[in-house]
Amino acid sequence: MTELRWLNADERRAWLALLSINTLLPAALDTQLQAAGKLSLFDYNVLAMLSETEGRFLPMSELAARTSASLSRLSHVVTKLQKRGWVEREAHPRDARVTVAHLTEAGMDTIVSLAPGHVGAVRSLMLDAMTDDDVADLARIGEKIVARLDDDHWILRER
Amino acid sequence: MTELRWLNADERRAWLALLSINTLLPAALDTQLQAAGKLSLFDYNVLAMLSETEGRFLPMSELAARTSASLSRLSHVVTKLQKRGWVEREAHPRDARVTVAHLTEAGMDTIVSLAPGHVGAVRSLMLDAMTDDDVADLARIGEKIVARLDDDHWILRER
DNA sequence: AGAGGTAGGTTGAAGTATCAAGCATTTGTT
DNA sequence: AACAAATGCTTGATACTTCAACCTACCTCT
Repeated sequence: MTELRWLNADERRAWLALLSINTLLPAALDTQLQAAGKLSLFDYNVLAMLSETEGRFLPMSELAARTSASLSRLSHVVTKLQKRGWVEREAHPRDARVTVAHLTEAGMDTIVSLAPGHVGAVRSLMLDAMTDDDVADLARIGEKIVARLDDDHWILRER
Repeated sequence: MTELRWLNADERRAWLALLSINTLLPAALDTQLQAAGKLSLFDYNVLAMLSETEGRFLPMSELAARTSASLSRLSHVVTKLQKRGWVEREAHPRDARVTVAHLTEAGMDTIVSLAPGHVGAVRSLMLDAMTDDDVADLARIGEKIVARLDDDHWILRER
């Protein structure tokens, strides 16, 4: 009677599973991070992406790309993180249009202290359910889907 | 320097891909549905779940389970859908605590008219990127993850 | 050198989600 | 029969996301 009739059995299963994961996984990780440090999964990822780069800073637009967020969303969140002392905004030396987000020492300390619990949650909620082959399959298929959604997404550039 | 170092290569790829899909896919589907009928992916799913059941009605808690939502979120959304004339709230005949959400004719017409475009978007954004084997693998792995997140999730009950 | 276009980013308003609290009904216990 | 606990749901406040409008800086072309 609805769209789902127009998908075959596996397609329907794959689609419904992805939809459910999509709702449940971020919610569970949010809960863990909220309890551990009063921040959201998105907040955490912003800090994580900064912590991984040489110098711990990135232009807003690059940071937006690496967190799959709009510039607007990122701007609001950086304002919030700035108020907590975890991130600072700096001018770009060569292009005055660019704002550079810079992880502070306090921000680095925060993510270092949160990382073990967060990784533990990712493992126990998702990875522990899968065999090594499953993980490899999911990586391969997931990247195909990402490529379709955004053909030059940054995670594809690393390969 | 962050958590990601503690995941091996495939684990990191799988996790980052899922995270990106998680942000990009709903956003793309939201955009399509917003343009086609001024509703969100979640709104659409609420209508879709109702349209699939015999009689086109479900108790709020069952509907919440089938959309992976909290009762609170669902209650707010049903209020909104009710204002648009797509859903009605009715009393349960045997248990006065229960509210039954009922899809109206107008709601049914809405979803019937939106379904082709929505399914088309699901196909072009996700399924068309995958082989039949990929789809089967994703269904299998996805259901494993769902089972870990919620071991009696409704999508697992059908099997 | 100036005009028009593009890129990078911010802001405020409006809509949406989440959280905690609360209320009514039903079930279980004694 | 009465009371406590559990179930089903709603509501209001707070926090977050999105959208559209906007601003400034840079780039290109003439």
